[in-house]
Amino acid sequence: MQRPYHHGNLRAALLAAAERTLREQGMGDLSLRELARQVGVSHGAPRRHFPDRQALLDALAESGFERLGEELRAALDAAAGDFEARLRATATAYVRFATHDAALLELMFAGKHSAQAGRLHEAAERAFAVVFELICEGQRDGALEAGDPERVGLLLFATMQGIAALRTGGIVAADRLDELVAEAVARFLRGSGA
Amino acid sequence: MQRPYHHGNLRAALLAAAERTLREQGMGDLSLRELARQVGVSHGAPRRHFPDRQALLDALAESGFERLGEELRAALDAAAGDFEARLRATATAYVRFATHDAALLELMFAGKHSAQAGRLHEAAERAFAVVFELICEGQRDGALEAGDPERVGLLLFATMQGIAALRTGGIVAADRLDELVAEAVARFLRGSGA
DNA sequence: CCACAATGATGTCAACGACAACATCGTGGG
DNA sequence: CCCACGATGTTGTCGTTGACATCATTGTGG
Repeated sequence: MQRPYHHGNLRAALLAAAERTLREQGMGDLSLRELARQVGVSHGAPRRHFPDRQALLDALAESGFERLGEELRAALDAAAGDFEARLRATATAYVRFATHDAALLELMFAGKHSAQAGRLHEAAERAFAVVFELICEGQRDGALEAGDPERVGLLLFATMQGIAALRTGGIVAADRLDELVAEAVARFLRGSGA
Repeated sequence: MQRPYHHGNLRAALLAAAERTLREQGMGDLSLRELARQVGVSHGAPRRHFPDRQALLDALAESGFERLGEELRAALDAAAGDFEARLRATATAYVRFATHDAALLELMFAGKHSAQAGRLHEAAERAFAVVFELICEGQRDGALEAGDPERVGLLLFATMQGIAALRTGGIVAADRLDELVAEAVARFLRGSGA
């Protein structure tokens, strides 16, 4: 039996294939035509769902933020212990995502997004809402100094992003990541005593 | 008068044009043929100096590390004041480089370098030697806890890299960078008292 | 002074993104 | 019931790119 003329849910299939290729081969080797081949459609078909390559990348970034949000929330929900332990669990989850899907993360923060900045920004805010709440909790408990939670979050976020970059750049081995995250979090709290 | 058949120093001209294009348009729009056009040479000429595109990118990364090293050293040499002030000046210079040449920096740490990893790694070590010495000085002075200087440097480096990423991703405005660096450095030292 | 290495020019090929024209499917109004 | 139309997929084409092969020019050392 021939494959039906209509794929069924080509859009989702393309996004899935793209995410896999992105993880295994990086962004340079991501080609619309190759994705079409993998999914078994003609080279012109993706155009119905993504007017151009950038649209595909934007969609990838958006779905990436959704998954990131889920993973952060799951990590925090599963964490037990004091504030530092909960913060460390969340930070570790972020770094795991950032290193496991490095190319995708780069896409998410690429800034090169065409006119869709609105959707993406909302998706990003949803993803980081968990962390934001966690920081507010820390400030109430006195583990973190009071002040603009966004400001504190920025520095913490920057540190985690940087630790992930250490791995991506091949500067540290994967098995040192958890240790680095733990030290960074501990140090951060030590420098933030209320 | 026609341009002479031989360009004279095509390699350097290509690197210069590439660095400019990289800064103004990003890595996606960096094409060997376009560079050849800008320099006034045929599309096949660059091949004599860079066997493929990746070779050009590797060379760019290497020269980038050299310039980064110079800028870090210059910033540190020009800095006056106590250890924190000197560290802040160096960190600020790094973030300035990382945000002014974001695409180039991404290239430098891309990890995708073909077999030339050796040369690049040496260039990177030379560039960061200044920071390494500065950290050792801090440990002698007691401003930083004793311990593996590389370990301390990694966390500091990660934080600066992350702050630069905040700017690159459009999360913070350029005029907040210095302030963020200053706070990060201060916080780092507060969490590292010997 | 000339043969040769270094450097640049020209031509070609396959892959890609963008686009247009055409084909197929399913669904809802008449 | 059916068929017109919109949604979706196909095929063909164009311009650009990176890689490669072959040829042209230049300067230099034996």
